Amino acid sequence: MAALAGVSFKTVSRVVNGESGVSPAVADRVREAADHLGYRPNAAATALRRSDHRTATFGVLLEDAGNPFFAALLRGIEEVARGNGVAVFTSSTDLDVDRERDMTAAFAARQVDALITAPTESDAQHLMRALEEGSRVVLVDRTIDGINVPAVLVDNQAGARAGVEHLLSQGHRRIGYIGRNPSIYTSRGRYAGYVETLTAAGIEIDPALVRREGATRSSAHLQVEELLDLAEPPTALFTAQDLITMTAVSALQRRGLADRVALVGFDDFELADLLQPGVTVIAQDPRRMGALAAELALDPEGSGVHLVATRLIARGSGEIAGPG
Amino acid sequence: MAALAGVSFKTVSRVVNGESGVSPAVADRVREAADHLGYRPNAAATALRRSDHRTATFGVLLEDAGNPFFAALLRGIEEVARGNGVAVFTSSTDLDVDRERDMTAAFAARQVDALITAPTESDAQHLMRALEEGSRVVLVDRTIDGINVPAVLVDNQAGARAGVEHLLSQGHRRIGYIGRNPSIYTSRGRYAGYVETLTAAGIEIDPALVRREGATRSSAHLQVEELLDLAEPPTALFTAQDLITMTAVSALQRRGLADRVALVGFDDFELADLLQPGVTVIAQDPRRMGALAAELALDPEGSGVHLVATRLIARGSGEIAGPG
DNA sequence: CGAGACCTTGACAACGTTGTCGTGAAGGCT
DNA sequence: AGCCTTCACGACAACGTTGTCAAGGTCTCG
Repeated sequence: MAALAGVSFKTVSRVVNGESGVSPAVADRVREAADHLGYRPNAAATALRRSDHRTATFGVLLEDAGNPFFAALLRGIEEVARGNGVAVFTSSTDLDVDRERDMTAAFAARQVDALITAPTESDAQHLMRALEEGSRVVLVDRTIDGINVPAVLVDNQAGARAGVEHLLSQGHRRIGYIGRNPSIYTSRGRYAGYVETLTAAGIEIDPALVRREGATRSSAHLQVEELLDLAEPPTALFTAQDLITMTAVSALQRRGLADRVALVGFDDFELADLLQPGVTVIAQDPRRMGALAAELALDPEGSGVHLVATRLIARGSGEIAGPG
Repeated sequence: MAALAGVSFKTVSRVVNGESGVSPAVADRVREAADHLGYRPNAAATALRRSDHRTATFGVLLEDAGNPFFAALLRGIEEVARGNGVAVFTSSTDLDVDRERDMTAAFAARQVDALITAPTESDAQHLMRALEEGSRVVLVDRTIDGINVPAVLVDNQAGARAGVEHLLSQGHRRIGYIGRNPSIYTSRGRYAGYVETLTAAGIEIDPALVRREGATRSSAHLQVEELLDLAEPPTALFTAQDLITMTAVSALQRRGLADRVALVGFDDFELADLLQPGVTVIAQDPRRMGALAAELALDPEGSGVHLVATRLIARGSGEIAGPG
């Protein structure tokens, strides 16, 4: 390569990196030779040698790239990354803390410039390690106490409040809650919104109407059934995540109750408008969240907690009137 | 690190890589020191130096990580990769050939061991380059003529045949086809299955019933509307991709025709069973396809075209009787 | 007990690039 | 003309590992 252009490989390096101090004539000759041979600098060597240790690589660690929410989030990250010449490592954790640690380590060993993650638990140990090793860390969707890194979050409590208030305004008093395990950050905020709203309306929380272990689809299904089987079943449901909402729709339909029991779900999802009735949701904007997270990852000055707004989309299921 | 254990860094390398020729006592001391310091070998240095040039990294280039089909495919790849200590780069092409070339180049520069891709077009130039530079290449979902690499495909023609035959058996003769651009590999096979089946049944292809440019959602919507607006509209639709199927459901519902016009779609999708009527589909198994592709990528001997079976899932929309 | 084989360990080069410094040529100033 | 500055470029070290080889120690066996 250097030989073809008749220059030293250092000069090639200068041209490729757009450094000054190369005469235009030589630069052209180098570029021509590079095109001719299809020369591309070896990323490993570059990463090893550069004093800033930049690899133009991000690691993205989400719960499940198959879930539409995280898939959209990933696309948002991808887009910004690509626009800045950054390649993106991805992995799904499925809420498995060991896997999360392993992949954080795997990404850190590959010297990612930034790790963008929706952490499973409140254990920040492995993230601290990544920070120490020189990666930036950006949290998305979930945060952790006691770690000072930029984060892109949603006001889960406000979102849930809007959803539950919507149900209250339709005359519902017995509103069931089905959410995921409180160990999940978003889960806590959403439940807090539910509690806050009912309490403010003077309604006591009925523990029989609350299910907070809907981690898997089958268990969520079971929990919806349990609520519907109560002697005094809820007249409305608030479901705290997309998959749970879908499961609830399925259970309600199977019982022929889809038109009778109101439903508001956190997270928008494909086809929510085509179901009968359409499903009223608290929509997030995961793509934007991802893009924002990537921008924070790119910017060495990036910091602070960035909140992305939620939006209630009424489609029918949430507008089923209550007994009141 | 080496100093702490009181050995040379070469011995550390030996222990970390599990090479023989280290006394157990020394190995223990090294491991202890490594644990203590949280030592992790620098991936860039390793990649640079190793004679086999392995980086334990794959590049995955799909059309759209946000589409449930590709999202599931990616998860299948991720899973196998993680099980083998391989990290995965991802990027979506959105059918943009330039972007595909750029990302192929970006992955190749990072010395990925394998590139797993659903190629946009029949141009194999950039893949040949990747091969020359020592990456394995595995095609998934789509293939390209004149390039001898392992591939994981579906028999699109057979799948479409099964779908159209299903509609024929319900008494339909005027079956509309809405698919994507013929430049897409899967699109060609599916259309061929449609043509083959109708021809075999002695039905002439009516060009008015065929739409093959449903690339975006809005254009797909328009095309469904056009078909329904015909003087002699089809009594059944065969839609050749998940997003098109969803769009068709939407259009049919809006016209109140969901119970009157039969529908079979290629690709299964979430909630297909909860729509009214449930949507009959030709289901693929994208997760398995991804896993298989990753295994082929891992195995230096891996080769050949691997077909993954499709399966017709009857849910109602495909069982609406025709006029016959 | 000595020779040879084997085992453990370290010294050193090399991977392909970037950072630092030196060198020679060209240009500017007095 | 002589000196100083600036510019274009190359030589060389260095990044953190792995591969090769050599050195020294221990063991085996006649």
